[in-house]
This record gives sequence, C-alpha cells and structure tokens, in this order.
Amino acid sequence: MGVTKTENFTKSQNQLAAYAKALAHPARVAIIEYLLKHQTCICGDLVDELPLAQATVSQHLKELKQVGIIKGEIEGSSICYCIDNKVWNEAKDMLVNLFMSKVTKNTCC
Amino acid sequence: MGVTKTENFTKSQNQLAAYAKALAHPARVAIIEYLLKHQTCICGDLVDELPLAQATVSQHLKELKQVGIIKGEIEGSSICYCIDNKVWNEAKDMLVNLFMSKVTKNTCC
DNA sequence: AAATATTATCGCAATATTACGATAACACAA
DNA sequence: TTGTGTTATCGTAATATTGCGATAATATTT
Repeated sequence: MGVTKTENFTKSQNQLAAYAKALAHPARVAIIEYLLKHQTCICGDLVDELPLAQATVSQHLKELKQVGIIKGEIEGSSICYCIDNKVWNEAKDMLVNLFMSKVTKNTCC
Repeated sequence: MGVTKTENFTKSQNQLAAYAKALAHPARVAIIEYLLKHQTCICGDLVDELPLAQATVSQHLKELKQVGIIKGEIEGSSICYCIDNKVWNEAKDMLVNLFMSKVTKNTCC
C-alpha cells in the first residue's frame, strides 16, 4: 500500500480500511461470492472457477486469510476454505455503521 | 493495482471492488467520516484535519472523486466537497447486499 | 496589477500489488 | 517407496500506490 502512515490514524480507521482492502480486488470479491453461494466451504474449485493461475488464487486466499475473513482447514489432501463468521460480522458491522450514518442532504453541492 | 485482469470478472465484481478500494486506505476512511459527520460539506479543513501534506490529501480526494463517492463544487476561492448521495447509496446497496447474503453456519471449518 | 490564499498537478522515491512459472511441501494411493 | 494430486511459497517482471516538495492554476483581496 505504498508508504502509508497508518500510525497517524485510529485503530478503527485502519481496521475498516483493512477490511475494505480485502474486497478491493475483483478476484477476491469473486472468491467471497463463491464462498457465500456455496454455503458449504470448498477447496481448489476456486482455481477452476477463477480466470487466474493457481499461484495467484493462492495469493488472494492468503490475503483474505490474513485479514481473517476466511479460514482454511485441511481436508484430506486438499484444503477447505470458508467464511469466518465472527470476522465477517465485524466487517459487516463496521461497514454498515459507516454507510448508515449518512442521513439526508448536504447544505451545498 | 498491479496488472489486474479486470476484463475476466463481471462488471458488478469490478464495481464492488472499486468502491471497496476507495475505502481501502485509512486517510480516505477519515475523509469520508469527516464528510459524514459535518453533514454540510467542507473544503480544505481536511488538510488541517489529516496528518498528511496538502498534496497527499488532494490526491486522496481525487481518488474518491474518480470513483464518484464524493463531489466538489467551487465555493469562492476554495472548493466544497461532499458525499454524492446517489453513488454513496449504490455503494451501500452493493456492500450490504454482499454482507447480508451470509445466512448461517458452514458445513465444515 | 500585484500579492495572497486555496487547490491541483508534476516529478520523484519508496514501497506494495498483481500475476505467473517453477518448485517445494504435504497427504494419499499404488 | 514411488508416484499423483493439491496447495503454498519463491523469484521476478510489470504496474500501482503512497507521500511529499515544488510549482502551476485559479480566485479573491489589496
């Protein structure tokens, strides 16, 4: 993210930005949508599903895992990914909270 | 954003990612929060408010303007920024829609 | 017109992201 | 053990982001 001065912003602002960043790439949006659709978790079907190389998909999964939105579990020789409800709800709450605070009109513009 | 293969994803996925990206930096979150708090729009109070140089603030404003979330209007010798309700609501709808589709538990993990 | 105030843009350096092939690491099967 | 399938990691190239000083552009004031 370049040379971001994270220390000058609040924890909440940084956390919200981190969640937003997790969704800031169409491939990761696609991954999340897939995981939401197939309530049940899946594995490397994502590699077939997405128009990206296996290494790239793995990298996107890593980012989502790092921010906590998804988690993986070993399932035989493959790995089963799914949404982490706790983190997912926290992200939802932070975003919904931000968006809901907009009431009506501006005084100018 | 690196060498993103945007053309291989849906319009909706790219649009959602673009909105998320707008919020993917604490400075831009801070700008949005400020604009939401001061229902009325403001100008370069943001430069005083944020721990960043004027040029940097201007750059973040430009990004928010490009995605459409905010808009600016000339107000004398300064510029008045505010949230664009139409775009803001569209972003809200897309994000809320994504987050609300998560129902209950996973079958594994 | 000249000075001042406000915002945008340019140019640059440092760092991060995206993508992929190659390869490692691991579990399971033959 | 030797393969086979699955996922992670490494290394690298291309591009994007972040930040800031310097400067341009514009409007207002003197």
